[in-house]
Amino acid sequence: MIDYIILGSLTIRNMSGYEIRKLMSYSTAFFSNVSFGSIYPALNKLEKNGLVVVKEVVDTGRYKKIYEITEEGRSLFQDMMAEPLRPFNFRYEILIRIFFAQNLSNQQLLTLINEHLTQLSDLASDLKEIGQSHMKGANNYQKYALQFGHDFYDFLIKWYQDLIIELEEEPLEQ
Amino acid sequence: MIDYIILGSLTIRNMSGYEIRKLMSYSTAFFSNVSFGSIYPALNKLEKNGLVVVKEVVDTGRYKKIYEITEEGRSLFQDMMAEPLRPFNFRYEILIRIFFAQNLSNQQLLTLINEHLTQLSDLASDLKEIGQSHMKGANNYQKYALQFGHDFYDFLIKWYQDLIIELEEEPLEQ
DNA sequence: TACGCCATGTAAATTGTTACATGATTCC
DNA sequence: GGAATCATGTAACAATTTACATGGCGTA
Repeated sequence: MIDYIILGSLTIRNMSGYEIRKLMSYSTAFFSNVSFGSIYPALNKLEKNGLVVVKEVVDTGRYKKIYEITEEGRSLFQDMMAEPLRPFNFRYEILIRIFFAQNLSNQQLLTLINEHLTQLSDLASDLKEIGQSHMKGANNYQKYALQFGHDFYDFLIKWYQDLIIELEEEPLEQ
Repeated sequence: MIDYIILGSLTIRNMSGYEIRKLMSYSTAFFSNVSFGSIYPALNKLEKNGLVVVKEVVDTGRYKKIYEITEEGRSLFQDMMAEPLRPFNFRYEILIRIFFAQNLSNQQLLTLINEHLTQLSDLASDLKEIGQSHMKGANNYQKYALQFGHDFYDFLIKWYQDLIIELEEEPLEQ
């Protein structure tokens, strides 16, 4: 997964590990994000395997390692991109809480759902902000991915709002 | 996460590790699933910590370890259930492929999306099957979680079907 | 001069999966 | 008798996060 993001980012332009992280947090964050602690070792591994090359530069006094994808890396990435998808699965904490909610009071469950709605609307507004400020040069595919994010958050927010209405209508169920 | 599922399952009824796995694959699988290799060690750890107790039985010739949640386990689980949610994030492979799809031919991308649609409709029919055969005694909360699954798969399937139409309408974009 | 951001990296811990190992029972 | 399922467990591996460590630049 991390190799995917790194090689993919480097097909856009040459970047440092730090910039890859920043690009991710401004674009793929809502469907894939990783920490520096995994980016730097992964870059070193990719370099060792000849999939990227590195140029050490000093930019306005700052030491940086700018990575470039090699032909071999590009070719491998294209093969990886066309490979069958791994099984779709999805770990979703709030649903576990809902599934076992007989162990909670109705009020506790509503608090959790509202907390999740806050998470979702924060993420949705982050994504909107990203669309307005960091996706100017984006291609159509990147726009589709961004659009998925918007639609996905809209779907989830509506779903939990409806659930709250249902829970409030029948507070004595169970 | 695994502790959540185990303790939660044991608030429903006493079960063996094998049965917990089976219950999961018949209920929470679409939002959380784990392998035997993590269930058994987790059960031993929970027992060591006094959150569950075990009774070794032989049931129709079969050796089983039936676990029961203790008062301490139940109390801890209730506290865990009411705790704030961890940040929502979500790793979604097909979206990474779409985001970097400039490295694919239009045909390759369509193949991937159709592959994902097949995954989704398989999962949706599994879930429907589960709803018909394994959720008879389910409480309302469990039904809400199941309903989320149906609605979620419907949303995703519709979204990718629309995307395919859009991609086929403008195959020369980029 | 202190804070925030830029920039790279390592080590430990976390949280699982996969593969292997073993053996019993049920159903065809 | 053989395959599928029941049933438990360990060891090796994988992928990642968190915390720590270091240091420079810009700016208020």
